[in-house]
This record gives sequence, C-alpha cells and structure tokens, in this order.
Amino acid sequence: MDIEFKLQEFVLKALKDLYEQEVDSKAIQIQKTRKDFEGDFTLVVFPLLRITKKPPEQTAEEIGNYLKDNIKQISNFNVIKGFLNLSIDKSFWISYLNNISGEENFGFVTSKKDPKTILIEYSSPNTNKPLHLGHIRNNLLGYAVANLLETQGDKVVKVNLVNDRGIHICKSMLAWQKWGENITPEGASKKGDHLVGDFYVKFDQEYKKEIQQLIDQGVAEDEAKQKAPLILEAQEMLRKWEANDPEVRELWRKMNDWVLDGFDVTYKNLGVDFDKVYFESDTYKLGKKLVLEGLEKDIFIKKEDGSVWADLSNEGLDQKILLRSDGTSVYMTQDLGTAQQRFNDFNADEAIYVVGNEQNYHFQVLKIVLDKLGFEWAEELHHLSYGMVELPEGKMKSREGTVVDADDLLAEMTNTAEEMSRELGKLEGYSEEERRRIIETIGLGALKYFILKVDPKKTMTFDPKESIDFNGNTGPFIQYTYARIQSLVRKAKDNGLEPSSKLNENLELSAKELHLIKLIYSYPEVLKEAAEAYSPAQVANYVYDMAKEFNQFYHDHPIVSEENKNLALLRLQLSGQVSKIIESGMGILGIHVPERM
RNA sequence: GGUCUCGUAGCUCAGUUGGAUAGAGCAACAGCCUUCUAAGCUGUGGGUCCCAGGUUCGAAUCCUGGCGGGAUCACCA
Repeated sequence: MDIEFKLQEFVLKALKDLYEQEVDSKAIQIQKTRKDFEGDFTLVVFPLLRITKKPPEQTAEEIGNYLKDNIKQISNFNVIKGFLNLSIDKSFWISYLNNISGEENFGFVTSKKDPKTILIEYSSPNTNKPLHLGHIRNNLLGYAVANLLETQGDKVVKVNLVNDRGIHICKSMLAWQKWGENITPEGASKKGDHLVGDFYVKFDQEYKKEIQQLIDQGVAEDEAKQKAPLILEAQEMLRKWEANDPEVRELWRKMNDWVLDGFDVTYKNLGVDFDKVYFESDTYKLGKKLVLEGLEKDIFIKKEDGSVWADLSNEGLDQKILLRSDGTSVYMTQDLGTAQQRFNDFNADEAIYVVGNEQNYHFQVLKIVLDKLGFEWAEELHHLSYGMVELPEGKMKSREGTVVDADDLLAEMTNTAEEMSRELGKLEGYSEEERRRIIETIGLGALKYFILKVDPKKTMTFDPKESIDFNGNTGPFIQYTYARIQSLVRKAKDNGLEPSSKLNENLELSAKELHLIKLIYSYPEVLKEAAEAYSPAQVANYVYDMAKEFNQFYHDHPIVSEENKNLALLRLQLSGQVSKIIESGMGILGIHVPERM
C-alpha cells in the first residue's frame, strides 16, 4: 500500500468530515519532510485555508488529529506554522524493507497494461572523422535514456542514423585519392575512422592554401572559396556518387567501412549499442514523395524556380525549403521521410531524437511540417535537445585542434584509473585480468558519471582535471560504496549473518537508518520522474545521495560486530538493498559496479 | 535585428507541478585508520540565487522589462 496515496485519501476524507467540503486531490500537497524538522511527510495546509476558514495552525492541528486517529501507521505529528509534519511508525518502514527484499527489479514498472513502443535515435555520426567528446555525451545520453524508459515498462528501440553521404564525405575521399598513396588502416596501424579523419583535415589544409593563392591573385574571398579547384573536384565527386559512378562508389564503400569499423570499436568501448542502424545513403531520397504530395494538397508552395517551400508564417516562423530548384532533397526532406519510415517499421507510438540544441529550429519545423502533412504521430515526436560540451578554455574547435577525441579520452581515463589504484595500493594481489577489468570499470565509470550527472539540457563544461577526480560526487565514489557493501556482505556471511526478509519490526531506527530507508522508498518515483524528463542526471544525483548517505551510516553503525543480532540483520538487509539500488541506478546510466576495488 | 535558451559559493553542479533557515562536490584550512575497504568520515570559512519591478499567505522557481553569455535564423547537415 502506497503510504503517500493513503495520506492523501485521508486528508480528503478529513476535509469532508471536519469541514464538509469536497476538494480536488490536486489541492493536497504532501511532500517529504525537510530533514531539519521532525517527521516523514508534510502536509502543506496553506492551500486549504480557503476551505477551513481557520488559521493555519488550527487547521493543521485539526487535520493532524484526524489523521492520527484514522491511520494506524501515523505515530505522531507536529505543527510548525502552516506545515503539518507527520511521523510514520518505525514498524512501517521496517516492514517496507521486508516487503521489497525479494523484488527482482525494485523500482521498475514490470507489467504495464499497454506498453508503448518508443524509438530513440542517438549517435548519428558523420563518417568523415572520428567521434569526439560531443558524440560521447550524445551516446551516453541516448543509451541511458533508453534504459530509463525501459524501467517504465515500455518497449524501447534504439536506432542510429549514420550520415554517410554528402560533400564532407567526398572531401575525405578526394584527399585520400590525391595524397593517400593507397594507405589502409592496417598499413598505417590506425583505426579507420582516425585515418579517414586525417584526410578530412588534409583536405581542409590544402583547400585553404588554394583559397589563399586565389586571394593573392586578387580574387575575392567568397569567390575564392567557391572557385578553388579542390572544392570543385569534391562537388564533382558528389555528383558522380549520386550518379552511381562505380569507381567513386567503390572508394566510398571502402572508406566508409573503415570508419564504421572504427566506430564499432568506440561504441563497444563506450558500451553502447543499437537495435537498428539506418544509413543516410539509403534514406536520403525518402521524403520527396511526401513533399510532392503535400504540394498537390496545397500544403506547400512552389516558387518560380521550381523549389518547394513550407510557409510557416502562421506558426511564427519563416519559410523553409523542402526541395531544391533542381528537385533534390535537403536535410529536412530526408528527415520527413525517415520519420515516416521508422514509425512504420516499428509501429511506434513515440520517437525521441537525441540531437544537440543547435538543431532546435530544425526539429520545431520538422514537427510542424509532419503535422501539416496530417501525421497524427507528429505530436509524439520529441527532440531530446542536449547542451553542448565545452572545455574550460571555451568551445571545442576542430579547426584549432582543441577537439577532445573519444578514443583518446577513453584510454586516458583508464590510464588515470590505473595510476590512481597503484598510488593507493588498491589492487595488489589481484590477477592481471581482474585488475584490468576493474580499472576499466572505474575509468569508464568516472567519465560516464561525470557527463551524465549534468542536466542534459544544459551546456556543460568538461574539465579534464575534474573528470579524473575520483573523490566526491563522482562515479568511482559510488562504485567504491558498492564494492564496500559487497565486501561487508561477504564478511557478514563469514560470520554467519545472511540477509533476511523477516526483520523484527519492533526495532528502533537511528536517524541515518530511517533516512536510508526513505531514500530507498523514493526510488520508484525517482525513476518515473527521470524517465518523464528524459533525464539520467536525476538518477545520477539520486544514486549519489544514496551513496553519500550510506557512507555516513556505515561510518558509525557497526554491523558484523553489532551484538544485537536483530539489529545487525536489519543493517545488513538495509546495506544490501542500498547496493542493489546503486547497481540498478548505475546500470541505467550504463555504468558497471565492481565487486571489489 | 527576430526567435529560443541559460545566469545559484572562487570553480563544477543540485535545487521537478511556487513552500519552512538555498544544498553538494572540488579547491583552502583543521581533525579521524590496533575496529565491517581512508577512492571514506567529521568540522571551519565561503551567497545582493544577474538587476528592477509585479503576481500572493509564501518566489531561486511564475509574469514583465532590463543586463550579460550561448544557439539559431542557408537551395549545409
């Protein structure tokens, strides 16, 4: 029985019995009591004064008495100003602990009546250069949000849309053709995505030289950019690609495969995966038909030069191009088509796009246009608009070489974890294999937690120095807490203490113990709200609170050496439940927890 | 310039439908390991919640107007 729901029910009854008033349940504000006050739940009575027509203290007093008389779990109450603080009997909390002890996935919605199918697109890389820090935030968010939504009992399909065609791809290809001397990833002993990325950079360098030459010859800068031989060649290559030129297609396939192989390694190291991968080279023409149909129905307009536009001035926006004058598709066209295809492919109820907030306008338009086309699911299309990742010295600029490479960063985190554990003398006597595994778990955990603990919507600063700090509000701190509990459970077992679901309900609880149980109690609600907000950060912060609270409890509550066996059992059970939630919450974030560290 | 968004401790961040005295971590300083892992715990200092109005019993939170940062407004994606 949900105690909060029960409290609410009885407050409604109280208002009816005491004041003969029917009230909407929304007017009943029950929240957790702040820790500086005595009590577990607090009823805010201010909103009820209009009904009771009595001063706040008197109202609170009267309702408090009513609740205490009618709900056996309420052991006491106190009134401070307009706040009615209710204390729940200790036995309720202990029995709560007993009740959930056997639950497999505590906090998850396990059997939902009508589960939805939710698509989530994330990652969406370009195949012309390796992944960087920005992609890491995207990938971690996408993966974690997918997990988070699954906890609410829905079916989640993770999709990736690989941007594998376009002028930027041709730039890398052209540079390889000109200066690559047939080098391969094997020959260069380099991951394919990095090798291709090198040629993308090479193109840019040579292109700039050409522009400068033209400018020196007296050509205006804008014109120079358009007339430089290299860019003309790249554009020609793109035309050939679209015309299915065998040679270009072969080169394209070869280099794309290099990149994709490289991405697979990064994805694997990062621990993310997909249920379905779409390639833009397959989908870029989709949507044209939709646009033409829309044109026939006069939803869109055609200009004299043949280009097709959506007029969004009624929505407070301007006009948006949907088809070029030569009839080819733009980004928006493609996205209209892929949206429809996806919804059809999976018979989806909802789709979430994990894409940076620089594309807010694009998604705003996408939704409106789909709506104009009459798709009822347009409303169910959500843009998880996350903030950019910046460095302490400012934005990452690929041209200035300040981009943090994903693979480098992952390697660096592991190295730091290794150094740190050596300094602390932590993993002595472990097998090489186990040592390796723990170090990777910690390094990766530090990185993931560092990124995921920040509200997705906000621009965040990535300070490398801070990210490798393993103390305080960090992944390793939480992992450490988990490892400690596992160690504790092992030690307890050696001393004949096993977790029990039949705890004595008459025990007294310390403030810390009570607080921990209440934190456990709120886990289901935390998941629900985090899922609604698409915010793994809410789970991260909750798990941190839990770990912090546990460490305080652990510090001054003996367990194995506690002489009162009933109390020892309660503490052991409590610790075990905390570790389960840490494992569960971290698991949602895609972070593993070690049995020892 | 239009639209959107952010502004909380020196730094990085919490603070969810408006609730009680605004919280953590890092950094600084001072303590705690013959006792279940010190990657831990405890304490100290640190705030005009950008500013000014408004809404009301009550505003970091909602509204309006400023100031400051960011994004975006392409026949790029």
